[in-house]
Amino acid sequence: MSSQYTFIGEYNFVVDSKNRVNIPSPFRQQLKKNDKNTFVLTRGIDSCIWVYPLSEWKKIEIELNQLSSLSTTNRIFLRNHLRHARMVSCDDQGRVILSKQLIKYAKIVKDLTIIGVLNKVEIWDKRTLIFSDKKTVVDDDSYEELSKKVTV
Amino acid sequence: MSSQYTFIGEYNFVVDSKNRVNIPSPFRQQLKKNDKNTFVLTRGIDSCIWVYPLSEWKKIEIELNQLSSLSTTNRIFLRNHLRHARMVSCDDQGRVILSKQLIKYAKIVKDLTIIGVLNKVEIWDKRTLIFSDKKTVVDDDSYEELSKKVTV
DNA sequence: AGATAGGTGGTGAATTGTGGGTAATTTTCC
DNA sequence: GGAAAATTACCCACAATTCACCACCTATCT
Repeated sequence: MSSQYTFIGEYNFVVDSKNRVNIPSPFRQQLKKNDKNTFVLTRGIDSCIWVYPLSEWKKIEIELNQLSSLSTTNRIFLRNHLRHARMVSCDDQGRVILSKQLIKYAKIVKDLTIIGVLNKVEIWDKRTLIFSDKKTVVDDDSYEELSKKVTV
Repeated sequence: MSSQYTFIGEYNFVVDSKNRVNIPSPFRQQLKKNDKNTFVLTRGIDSCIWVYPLSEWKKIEIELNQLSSLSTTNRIFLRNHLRHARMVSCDDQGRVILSKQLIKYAKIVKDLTIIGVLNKVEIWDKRTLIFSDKKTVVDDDSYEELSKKVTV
């Protein structure tokens, strides 16, 4: 699915004593008016926090709404994905507040690395990301698989 | 079916001696005027209480009305979900009262975890949810299947 | 140097979660 | 039917947290 956002690049920030994190200014400048400086934060699949502009989150929500709660798998899936999500707004300085749960999940201490990944933004604990980098040497087969889908 | 509500996130609360439970403020703030601070509480399919804003419940009612009472499964399903349903309103502090049957069903003691699941809210006994978490390791195939349908 | 923009720290006011009291209402029981 | 008991509705209160700003520092550009 195509996104109206192009979040790219990497930025270093700190989280303050009130769990506030600055959203990189180049990302904020892209925000459409109807997103009203609002983001949805969720657990990433890796040890990071995913940040969606409201309109991008709405796209996901449409898909999630298709899942009937009569299916046990669906209920568990929805619960586990949504319970860690949170809707937040920027303050005048462009910061959002991270919930304690998300901070714990992403093992966030103080120094962060924030990465743009096209339609969403990833917030990493700096050290966790460095450590994660070493592990993520993707095997050749996976790349081969990807190459069938993506034309780089 | 799409919902006009986006209940997401997890909150910890307590139920007091009068069986009152606070609806998380972010959820209450979303309430439309025509829902008049009114919710419908029912037994969840798991050991929890489902909380629907009035207008969302009306949509469920429409669907339930489609079910033929000629089917035994349908009759039992309808009975079990409707007999414990109850319409309640918030007090000035944003709390609703839980019926004894629902408290018993959800094994509620004091500490609660409240989870937003898009169009409805789940009220769990904190310990019951933790216990449930351990059991609900959905097999990988089901998740794999889901991931093909949902782009998170 | 001055101006501007971006990042970080702090503060007072407002909100929120929780507890309690009392009067009205409903239910129970004889 | 009517009294007693339980439940509910509608208040007030208060501590803790959160929110909306303000202030300052730093780097960059003119």
